[in-house]
Amino acid sequence: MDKLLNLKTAESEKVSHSDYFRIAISVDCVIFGYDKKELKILLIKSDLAEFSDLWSLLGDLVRPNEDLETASYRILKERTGLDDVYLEQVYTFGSLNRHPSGRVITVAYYSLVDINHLHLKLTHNELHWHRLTDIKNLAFDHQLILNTCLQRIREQVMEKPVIFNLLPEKFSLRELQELYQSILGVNLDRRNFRKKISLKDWVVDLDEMESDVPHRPGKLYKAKVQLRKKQAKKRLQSQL
Amino acid sequence: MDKLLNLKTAESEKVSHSDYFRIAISVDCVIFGYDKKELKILLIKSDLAEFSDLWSLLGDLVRPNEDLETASYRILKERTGLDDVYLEQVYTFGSLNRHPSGRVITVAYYSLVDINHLHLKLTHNELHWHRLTDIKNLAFDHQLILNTCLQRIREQVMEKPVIFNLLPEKFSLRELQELYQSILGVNLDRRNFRKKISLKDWVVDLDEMESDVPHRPGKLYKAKVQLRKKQAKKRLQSQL
DNA sequence: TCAAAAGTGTTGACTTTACACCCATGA
DNA sequence: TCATGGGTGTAAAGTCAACACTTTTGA
Repeated sequence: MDKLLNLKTAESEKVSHSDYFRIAISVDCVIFGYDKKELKILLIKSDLAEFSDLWSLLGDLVRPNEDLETASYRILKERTGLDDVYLEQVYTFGSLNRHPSGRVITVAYYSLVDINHLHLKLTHNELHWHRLTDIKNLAFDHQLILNTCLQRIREQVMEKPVIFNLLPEKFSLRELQELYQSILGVNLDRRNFRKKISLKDWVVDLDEMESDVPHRPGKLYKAKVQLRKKQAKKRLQSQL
Repeated sequence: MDKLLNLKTAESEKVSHSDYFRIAISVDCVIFGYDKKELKILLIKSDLAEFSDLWSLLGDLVRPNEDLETASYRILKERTGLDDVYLEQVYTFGSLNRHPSGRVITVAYYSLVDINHLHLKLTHNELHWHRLTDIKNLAFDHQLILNTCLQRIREQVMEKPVIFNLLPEKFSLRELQELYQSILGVNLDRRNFRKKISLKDWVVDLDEMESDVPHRPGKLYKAKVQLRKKQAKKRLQSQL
């Protein structure tokens, strides 16, 4: 932002650089959910003729008076009705021809939601959960964005207690382990998994039992801390 | 990018959303160097009256016909004369009031350069290397950007062989260890450090010795692989 | 001969992995 | 009574941290 050599005021900058205000900026959200033992992604039918019949991530242009996180939360709220979700910026994609309408740079966020706790009143317009394994050939560069976010989650899921955002409030260790397995794509040893989780001190024993399972019920737990909207903001600011 | 419900062409999109092309986008580069056993950052005197006498990162608006990486390389080339450096995107900052000239969203990159290999013909305009420990009160939100990039480097420096971009082609293990120490801010045990480096298989023994040191000379090494411009691009694309 | 750093292995602590049996429940 | 998963511990392997002495060179 500091290319010119003579000293200028902010006001003169605004005028002299008006040429550059020809790039649009959007956010795209990779919204992860978990249901029927599978990781799911929320996708919408592309509304661009160029990509008709292709699915795409949920996104929108950033409005001049909202910041990037606000835009992401707005999209999540509009689409899922949720406004207290975990959201994290991952990467910004700015290739020249990534969008057929013109120059659009997009900031990718991933989001983790409890798929059964939200009521998509919105199944009428073409918004659906897709199994990760079924997804291919998304619109725009959304496959690349999805892969980048997936990789980020895999890196973070053992480091930070974010995974609980995908589960209902009460869950068994089996459910938690199955979720880890579907994110990481590996099988985990049950005893070692439980040992590791209890060392991390992320969950609280609720002294309740599963019901409606066709086998011996397991104990129910809840997350000790939930990383959500407000906490995520605090984390970033504390780097100052 | 998919908010409207009726099907549109790319062309109609471009027109109907023209309101949104009022946000400018920039890149800011946190350029790290290493000299005299200290980590250094390349800063320039801010050219905005609002921030007169404050230092800022090197950055510029992204041009409509260049992608984000191209813009970052352009800045590096203009300022340092180097065009084969390591560069990595870190985070995008978009707060409403981060820039006094108006709405500017900036994509932060960090870069690692060999401070002694480049000839800053440019010391005339106010461009200088600053010791990390001396930096305070930068222009804009550049302190936050710097801290975010520093944290990213600290996470990556034991994971990927990027650190060699800060050193001359030939270096001793003592120099490498001192560099790690100044990045991580800790002291490392010499024997354990050498063990770890040799396990990582990142360096090649050159069968040469240091000269001009006032003590027993050590062996010289070079990096086995250099992560640079082309490799960095390949890495990202391979995620598809 | 002194100062400064090079070079080099071992031990104990800790972490990670592999692995098997009995138990509680619902069908 | 059977099928399904719940719940639990130990031993071996691997990784990490702490630590000291002899050697080489230049001043």
